[in-house]
Amino acid sequence: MGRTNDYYGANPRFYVGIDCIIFGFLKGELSLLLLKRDFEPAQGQWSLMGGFVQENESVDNAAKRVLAELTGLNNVYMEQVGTFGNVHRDPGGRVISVAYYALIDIDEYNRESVRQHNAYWMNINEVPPLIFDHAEMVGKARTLMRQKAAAEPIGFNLLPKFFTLSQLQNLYEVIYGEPLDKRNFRKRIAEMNCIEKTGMIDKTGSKRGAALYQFNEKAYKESQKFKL
Amino acid sequence: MGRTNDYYGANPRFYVGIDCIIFGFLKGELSLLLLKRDFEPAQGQWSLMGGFVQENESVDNAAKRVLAELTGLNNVYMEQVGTFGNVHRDPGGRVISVAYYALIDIDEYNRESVRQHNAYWMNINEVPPLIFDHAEMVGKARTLMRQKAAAEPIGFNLLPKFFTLSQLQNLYEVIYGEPLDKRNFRKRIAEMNCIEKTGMIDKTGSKRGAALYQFNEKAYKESQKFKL
DNA sequence: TCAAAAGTGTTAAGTTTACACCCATGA
DNA sequence: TCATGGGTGTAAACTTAACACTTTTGA
Repeated sequence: MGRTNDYYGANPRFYVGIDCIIFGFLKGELSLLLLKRDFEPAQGQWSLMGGFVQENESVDNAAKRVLAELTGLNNVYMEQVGTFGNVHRDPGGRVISVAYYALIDIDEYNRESVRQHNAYWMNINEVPPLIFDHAEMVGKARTLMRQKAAAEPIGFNLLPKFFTLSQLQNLYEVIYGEPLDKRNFRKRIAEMNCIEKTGMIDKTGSKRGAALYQFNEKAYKESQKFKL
Repeated sequence: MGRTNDYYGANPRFYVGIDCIIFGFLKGELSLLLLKRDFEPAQGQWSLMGGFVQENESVDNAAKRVLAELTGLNNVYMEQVGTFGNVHRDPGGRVISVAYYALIDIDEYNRESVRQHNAYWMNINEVPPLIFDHAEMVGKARTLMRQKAAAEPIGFNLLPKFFTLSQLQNLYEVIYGEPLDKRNFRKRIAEMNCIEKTGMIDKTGSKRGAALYQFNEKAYKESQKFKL
């Protein structure tokens, strides 16, 4: 089923871009997947992964497509950051761009695809200068992600399926940008009823071994029902 | 200075709409300014005030223009709510729409302009069915506004320049949707150093009369400096 | 004189933070 | 045997919530 009417012909139309702020948790640091552009415009400079909305897709689906194009991943946690629409934000033409952030499991993405796009993981505290208004997008994405992580358990999207509590704490420390108290952290985790011990032990991180946990989405949703 | 290049010619272009969720504080209730549409598409139905982004303006400025077109107001507090881009969200044609909410002082808007647009204030708890995805926009706007109001003093934008503490409390009660304790509320206000007594007395709301206060933006910004 | 809104502090409950030691194991 | 990360509870500090009466004045 195509377009049925067009009441709006007197108005101008615009390219609508997508820009992805792709978060990963790499070597104990929060990182972004950034492109060293080997194409125009702004060849040779750093940017976010981007693309354009197409006729037959929603803006949200365009964002998923653009993310999948770089990472090979589907079913990724994504949130809209906002729309950036200054007239001259992109010297290559008038583009209104919708930014999304994505949280991906660093173990899962397609390394070959990333290599082909000339993309690299950069520590979030050492991000190079970015083209256009991409630094502003990153800043806003980081703020939103932090707020969301404080309110809902979204951090798991950055971890492998099974993780230790130390890994989880380390992750939240880099998200908040400050150290957390181990006992207080574990107390809070225990109070949530969505993080369950698997019985498995991870021996790679310590001699003693640490219990592996997993996020139980169903239990989380159950527990939310009682919050009015 | 116009467009310099166009690297993006292979991509489709879209109408980019603006929709405004206009909050007002009317008769002690949080209200929305809604259009009873006397034009197509969806004539006869209720909708948000809308418009289209034009070539020579940023998306944010388009939102300001659309708001001013209905209310006659400039320099209004506005926040972007998000971008709504489902393929068939608008049966009148493919439109990607950016929603903004605005907080306006109910004493200040242009009544004649509102009348000409066939717009009416509706209690936020008695909003009629709205066209397209406008109800979703309203829901998201209300959530965002509540969150913002909890973090920053934005409520003043809904009040006249001078207001009593009872009016302010009433406002926050309708924003949060729950009653607040008078003494705790006033204690919190006193702790902020941005709400100052003017010396004037309002006698319209009570026999005894209530002190009129005003928001001091400068004092607010000063106090923010010390929050890291 | 009384109805109606304005104004004013204290205490209990709950939440958050600070803090230190033993355990298990591989090297 | 010892260095390394894993695992555990309690008390103080702080924040939030609950609560009731006096004041002023126009009708």
